[in-house]
Amino acid sequence: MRSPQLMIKPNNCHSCRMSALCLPLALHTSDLDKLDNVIQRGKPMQKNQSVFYAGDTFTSVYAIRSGAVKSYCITDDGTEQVTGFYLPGEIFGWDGIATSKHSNHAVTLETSALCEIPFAQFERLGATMPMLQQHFMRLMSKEISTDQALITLLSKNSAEERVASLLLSLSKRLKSQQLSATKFRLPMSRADIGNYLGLTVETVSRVFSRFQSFDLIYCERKEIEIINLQRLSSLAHNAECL
Amino acid sequence: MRSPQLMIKPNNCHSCRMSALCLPLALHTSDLDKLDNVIQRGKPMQKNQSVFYAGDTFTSVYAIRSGAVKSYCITDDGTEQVTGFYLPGEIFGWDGIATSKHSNHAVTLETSALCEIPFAQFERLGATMPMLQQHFMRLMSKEISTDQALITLLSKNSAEERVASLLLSLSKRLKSQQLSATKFRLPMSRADIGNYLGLTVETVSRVFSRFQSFDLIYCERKEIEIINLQRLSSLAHNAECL
DNA sequence: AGCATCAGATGATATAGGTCAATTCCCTGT
DNA sequence: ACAGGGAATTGACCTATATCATCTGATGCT
Repeated sequence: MRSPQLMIKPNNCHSCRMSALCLPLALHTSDLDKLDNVIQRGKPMQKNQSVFYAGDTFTSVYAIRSGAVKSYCITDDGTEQVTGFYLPGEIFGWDGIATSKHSNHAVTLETSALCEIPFAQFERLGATMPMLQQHFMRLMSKEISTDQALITLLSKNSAEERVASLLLSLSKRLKSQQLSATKFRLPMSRADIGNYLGLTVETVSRVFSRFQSFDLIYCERKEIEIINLQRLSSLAHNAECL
Repeated sequence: MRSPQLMIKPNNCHSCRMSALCLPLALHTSDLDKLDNVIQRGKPMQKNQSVFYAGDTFTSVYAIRSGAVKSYCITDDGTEQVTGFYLPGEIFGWDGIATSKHSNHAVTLETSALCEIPFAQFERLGATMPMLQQHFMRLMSKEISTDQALITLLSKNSAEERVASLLLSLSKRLKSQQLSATKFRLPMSRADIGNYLGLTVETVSRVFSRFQSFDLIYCERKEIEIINLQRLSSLAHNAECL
């Protein structure tokens, strides 16, 4: 089990710039207060710290305030399978609801601040706040759509299309958080990217090089700049993907 | 939009042998009655009929009483991508909750009887029946797990492993419905299987032949018998997959 | 019944991406 | 500041699966 985390300075859902994303917009102020009491804010974590392990009893879902997280599981033959990358404003940890145990591990990819949303209390809260529960079902439905987009990507698209799609997905998601859509830092390693996209590190690396030689991106280690977003999009015809 | 469907003879959730799967076990009888009023039973459909189209306004999720359904979407380049197969006792159609529009198409693979569960009324019902909403969240979470298992399969496993995993998944799911786990009819075509697993028809066909030559299965057209379930499982080391 | 179409099987060949290996360059810890 | 190890890149080669083509036997339509 994970080590106890320090709490950061008092804060609340009202003042959180993420609230529009992780909470239903239609929530009343009084409801927000109730929710606020339940959510455990803070949890600043260093790079490579586990948020939860596969097999852990499912207790909470987590919203990312800053940083990045990857979820992954260990397959029967002992290899790692990355199942998702999560950026600020996103919620992860749904995987445990069905079985009451997490099926994935989750680790921070960089220094991150998370909000823990204890699910038992949340469910109790949901009983009196249908909006809240509905909102969460929408978020889960979105996760389903994302996963299905990834399935399509994996079963139909070439290495270049997959990498381009991932870059565009990251770009779009950062943009939705008022961050730069064209210049950012990749929080994950090439190995993680390859693992996620069903490619080897070498292939990912080669695709990055090729993209760079075509002036689609400029990339130095983890810093990346998308030079030609349009052409990159056309390359990843599954543009709305991921 | 789809053509109107005939209703089959009166029936209800109480008497449905599927209820354990599509409904929370802990539901009170009085609650079940309320739910019963909302669900539209029947909908017997022929093979190759659309249940809903991508882009349709999301109104309902569907439980399968008999038959089989595939969900798929059309990618940007106009090709079909199968995203799931659904068997009796399973619920599909979650994809539309996030955006209020279905992102997938759904068609019957054979003559099927479905129960339509109108979502708006369901949500209203959920407000007074937290158990119901929680149960549905669990089902959605399960769908997420299945999708993630497929992602792993697609990004890590060979053609043989993929096909073996699908066969075992079908076997397991049929068994959970008290149907034969070793002898059944594949409701979908080789092309659908290949599409779903990210393989070509030819490869699927070759894998079937190879499995047959190894006496793992006996297969004649769509009728399949799993001869050596154990060896098939070891071949698909992602046994708990899909 | 008979033809047309489609699903499936199998063979020959091509290729994208995997595997293995070597090299460079960060980053981390001491 | 330096050493060591891991992350990333690049090249050479190989293999699993795609592609293309042909054939057979179902299935469905008139």
